[in-house]
Formats: sequence, C-alpha cells, structure tokens
Amino acid sequence: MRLTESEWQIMNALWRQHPATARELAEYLPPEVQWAYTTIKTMLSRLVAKQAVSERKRGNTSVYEPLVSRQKARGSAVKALMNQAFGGAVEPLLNFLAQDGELSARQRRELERILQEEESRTGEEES
Amino acid sequence: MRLTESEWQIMNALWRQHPATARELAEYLPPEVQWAYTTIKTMLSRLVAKQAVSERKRGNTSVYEPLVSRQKARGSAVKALMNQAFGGAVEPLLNFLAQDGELSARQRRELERILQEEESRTGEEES
DNA sequence: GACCTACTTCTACATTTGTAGTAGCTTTTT
DNA sequence: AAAAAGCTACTACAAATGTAGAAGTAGGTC
Repeated sequence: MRLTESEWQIMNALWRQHPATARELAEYLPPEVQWAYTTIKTMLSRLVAKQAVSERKRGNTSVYEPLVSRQKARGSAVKALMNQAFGGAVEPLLNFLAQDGELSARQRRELERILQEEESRTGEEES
Repeated sequence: MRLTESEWQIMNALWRQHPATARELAEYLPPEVQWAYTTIKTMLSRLVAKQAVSERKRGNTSVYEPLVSRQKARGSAVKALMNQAFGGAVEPLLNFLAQDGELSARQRRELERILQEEESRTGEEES
C-alpha cells in the first residue's frame, strides 16, 4: 500500500479521527493544508479505489474510515525508504539516524553502541 | 533535493562508481533494472537539471558525477518520511523500528530502552 | 412548490514520473 | 570516403499526482 504525500495528509487526519465525513476531515488536516472540499473528496475517492479507506453512506453523505492501519502504512513507507536509500537493510538507516543530529547526544551514543555490538557479531555493513 | 524512485537507482549507481558515463552506469545498476540506454540518459539529464549530478564532456561523451552526497540525499528522504508518516519526529520512527521485527531481538530491546529513557525525561510522545 | 444548501459524481487539466524512440552528429572502421 | 557504431539532443507519451470546477440531486426552509 503505497501512499502519496497528499494521501498521507488525508490518512493522518483519518487515523486521528474516524469515522469522518469529508467535511469533518477538512478540520483535522494541518492548517497549512488548505484544500478545496472537492480536492479532499477526490483524494478520498482515490483512497477508496486503492482500498486504503472504506466509504459508507449515512443519509446522502459519505462517511469514511481507514482500512489500512497506520502501522501498516508506516511499515510500507519505511521499507520503501530502506530499499531505495539504504540498500534494503535497517542497520544503515539506524546508523544514519545515529549520526544525524536528530537525537539527543545520549540517545545517539547508545544507538551507536547497539549498532557496534551487532556489527562485531555479524561482520561489517556498508557505511 | 527530492529524488524519485528511478532517480535513486541512478544515484545509487553513481555514488558507487564515479565519474561514470551513461554506458558505464548501466553496468552498476541492479540487474533487475533493465533500462534502455536512452532511459538512463533521460534520467541523467533530469538529474543534471535538478543539480543533483554534474555533466562534463570527455570528447563527445558525457561523464557524470554526483553533486549531492549520499548523506544529504538520505537526510532529505528520512526527513520526508518522518514528516509524512511520523509526525516529523524521530522518536516515533525509532519506536517503529524497535517494534518492526527488522532488528535482532537484542537490538530491539536496547533500542526500546533508549527510547524509554528519553521519554521519562521529556514526557510522552505519540504512539 | 420554489429556493438554498450541502453533498455527490464526473470531468478537467497541469505537472511529474517512468520509459523509450528518432534523427542527426562524431568517431571508428573497412 | 562510405559504412558502421556510438553518442547526443529532442520529442513522445502513458500513467500517476496534485488540485479543483461544474453540474446534478436530495433534504431542509420560506
């Protein structure tokens, strides 16, 4: 289940609050996302077509619900990233995160240690 | 510097071996990537246009070289992933990795511990 | 029952992405 | 120098993505 950037916006909103109508959803989108109502509807239709979201009628209004879990979507995204950018392995990614200044110094040190430990057991990884 | 999936293929090859001509590059692509020579040229042109790659003539043949480092490209990719799928923070990503079965049990346990430590210091994160 | 309002479905259209063909130069071969 | 081979630049084109308008329909309001 590959989500595009815009689809992530919708899904993030929907995971936070569901079931939801398109109108409601608009409110859960981040403020910088100012989409026309019909844009949201289009995205939702596409997600329904992909079976990422379910649609059900309440009166004449569609009510949407996620069909894929956040966990699952995250998994696909992480896997795709690992494959494209990190040779398909998780260690280089962790390694990168350890280097990258996003973590506290302490977390970084410990993460490095974890990786080192494993390296000495399994042989080297690419940098 | 946002790279598409195909662009990653080219860049991965080019980072491994550069400078390189389009012809040479073809050999460094993974075997499942069977692109026409002109496809590779097109990708390279687009990367040159984006300033991700430099082009220089040797005789009548173009020789290419990466202009963005692997490190930098990875950074953008990871950041994009974090923003889209993990609310922009690194902890939820690490958390996910700790859960995800890609790591050895030992790595997982330790990673979890690191994250816990930090949580108790800074307050909770979203799941 | 005519009118708004809200919601839906369809259609549209520019941009980006994936993939490659064609034609026209150079360089190398006969 | 004619032919072959390789390279470039340009063009093409379908599918995916981002974004939204238009027109129709159904439910509440005067």
